Amino acid sequence: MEYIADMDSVFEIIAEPNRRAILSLLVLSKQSVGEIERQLRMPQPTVSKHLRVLREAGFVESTVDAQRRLYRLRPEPLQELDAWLAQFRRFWSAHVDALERHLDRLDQPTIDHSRPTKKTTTRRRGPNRERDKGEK
Amino acid sequence: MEYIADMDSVFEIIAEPNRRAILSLLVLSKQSVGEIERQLRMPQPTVSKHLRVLREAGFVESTVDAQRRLYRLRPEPLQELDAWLAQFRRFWSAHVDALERHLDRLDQPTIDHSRPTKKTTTRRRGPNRERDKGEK
DNA sequence: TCATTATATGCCTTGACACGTATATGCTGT
DNA sequence: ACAGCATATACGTGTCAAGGCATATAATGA
Repeated sequence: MEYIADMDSVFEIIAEPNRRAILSLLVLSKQSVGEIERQLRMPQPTVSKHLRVLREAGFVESTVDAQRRLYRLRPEPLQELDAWLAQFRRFWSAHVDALERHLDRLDQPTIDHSRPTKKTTTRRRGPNRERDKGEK
Repeated sequence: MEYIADMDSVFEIIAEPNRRAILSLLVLSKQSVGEIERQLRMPQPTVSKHLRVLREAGFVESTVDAQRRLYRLRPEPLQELDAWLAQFRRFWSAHVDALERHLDRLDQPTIDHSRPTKKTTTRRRGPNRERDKGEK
């Protein structure tokens, strides 16, 4: 019966590293499935499945070239992502300004959030916060 | 022992709709957990958990205000996303140019990819491809 | 027609994550 | 010290997507 995947939002699509790799490859030029397979060193079914997801989400389209299918990028979904990102651009330019204006006026120190239980304090992912107010 | 989540890439973080909602809220101004909880109408543990993920990924930071924690946005991870997106901007401006130049010269028709099995041709997700070469 | 190449799909397993509910921890004012 | 509020964490559960492997389908050339 073949399952219907969810996978709507642009964001979920690009959450997958292999798919991002495919997109980054296709931005250079059209590629056939086999070419993608070889360049990214992933099994062919994996490539095909990801391409299907990308196609159904509008990220790519394909044309037939003899027995192969050539996949090419389509701009719309990425532009959509860009549009979402736009709301933050104002913010981070403002942020840079603020930094420049009063460079060392720290509003409040950043806090360690982990609640010390009896057990070891949970810490993950490498150097945490060590650059937090690192300026000055 | 408390599990260590993966959740590295910026992309996986923003794949979650509630997290995107939180980010979009925080871009306006700092908010406490309770304020987020009320505005987004999600249970408090949910908010706290997402905030933790966002914090550990560097999207937000928090400061203490009496018993509450005020969360504020941090620009870096979103800038990272923006940087990734940059590689495609060249592409889609080029694409727009091409469209403008020969607007109705369709290079190749877009193909239907589903392989007709005995079973019904697989079609998913609503209006498929109906806008594929929709221009002109 | 047949072998070969190219691509798509099916099935199964595994793991990750989001959520609900309950509870722990911590700060504040009395 | 205690009650109450604010936030964080633990645990159990269901869902869903990604990958491996096998196989189906299609086009090509001999």
